[in-house]
Amino acid sequence: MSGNKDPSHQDYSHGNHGMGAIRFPFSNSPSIYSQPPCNPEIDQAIGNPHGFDPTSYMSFTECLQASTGYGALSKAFDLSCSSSEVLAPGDGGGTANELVESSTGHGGNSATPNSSVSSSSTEAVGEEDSERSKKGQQPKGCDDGMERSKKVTKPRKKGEKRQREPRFAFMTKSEIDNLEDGYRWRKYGQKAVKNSPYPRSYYRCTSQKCSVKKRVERSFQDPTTVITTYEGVHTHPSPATLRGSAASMLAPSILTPTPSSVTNFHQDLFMQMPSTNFHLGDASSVYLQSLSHNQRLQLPDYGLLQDVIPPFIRKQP
DNA sequence: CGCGTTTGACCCGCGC
DNA sequence: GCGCGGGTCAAACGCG
Repeated sequence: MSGNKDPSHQDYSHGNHGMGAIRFPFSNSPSIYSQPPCNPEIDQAIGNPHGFDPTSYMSFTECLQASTGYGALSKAFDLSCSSSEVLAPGDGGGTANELVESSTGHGGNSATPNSSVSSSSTEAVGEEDSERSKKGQQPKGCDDGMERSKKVTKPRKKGEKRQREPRFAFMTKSEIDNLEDGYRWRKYGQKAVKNSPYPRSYYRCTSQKCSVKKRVERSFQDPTTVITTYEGVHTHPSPATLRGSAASMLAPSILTPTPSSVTNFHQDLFMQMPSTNFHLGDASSVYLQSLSHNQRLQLPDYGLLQDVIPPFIRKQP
């Protein structure tokens, strides 16, 4: 069941080179997060009822290549993720869970407010590493009888809660699920999503030492919207960068993700789309009214954000 | 042949 | 304790 490809869930696989112009700005469709407890506020915010300037969107490639860095990007967002505040929990409680995954653990992340880039993210990376070593190290073919049924018996440490990497998610208007971001991803799973006709795909960065994962799913409310959730921080430059693609333009920022470079990078990123309804979901999303009333930015809040978002864009609701 | 996807089973956390 | 749902594993398979 979960296996069947949805018509909408095309086989984009690794290539998707031809990912067309993905509209970053969210159009007027109700891009609701597909998870059960939807946060009405998020819906609202994403909704962009006023539409957007159709001329003002950049291709996702541009943007993502620009961002190469999910490493950098997420790094920045990690920080904000670690912030404990969540956008209006409201009654749903769960509030767009995916977008809102604080990952660092419920309530455990009081520390690390918005200060340094290194702190929370590096920590998280370490955890991920250990987690990986727990499972990943398995010699590929469990030498014994390869019965699928008994195979997946992994001694996972009990009592130790699975630590999740900081995540950040964003929604994009795209027909393609797997958005090109300069990194190579290997799909390792697909699951049907409850309450959604669209499956969720799980990808892992193919780089050996890199444990970044991403989940891609399509909003069932608005099938044109793809929700991508990144987990972790890339420990390596983007292959695209190495190939000297357009992404290389930002390579310096990515390769040396110092707080300042990240900041600069983000500034660039956002500055490039001053009139875009760029949206980034996150645990601590905050909605920013930007230049004009109908342009809305949803960005992770706190910490870096403050550095990232040019002051003139920032504006408290 | 290498790499990536597919896919069903398993593990784990959480809510009831 | 049980069931559900999310997340992961890895053999099988497909493709270049």
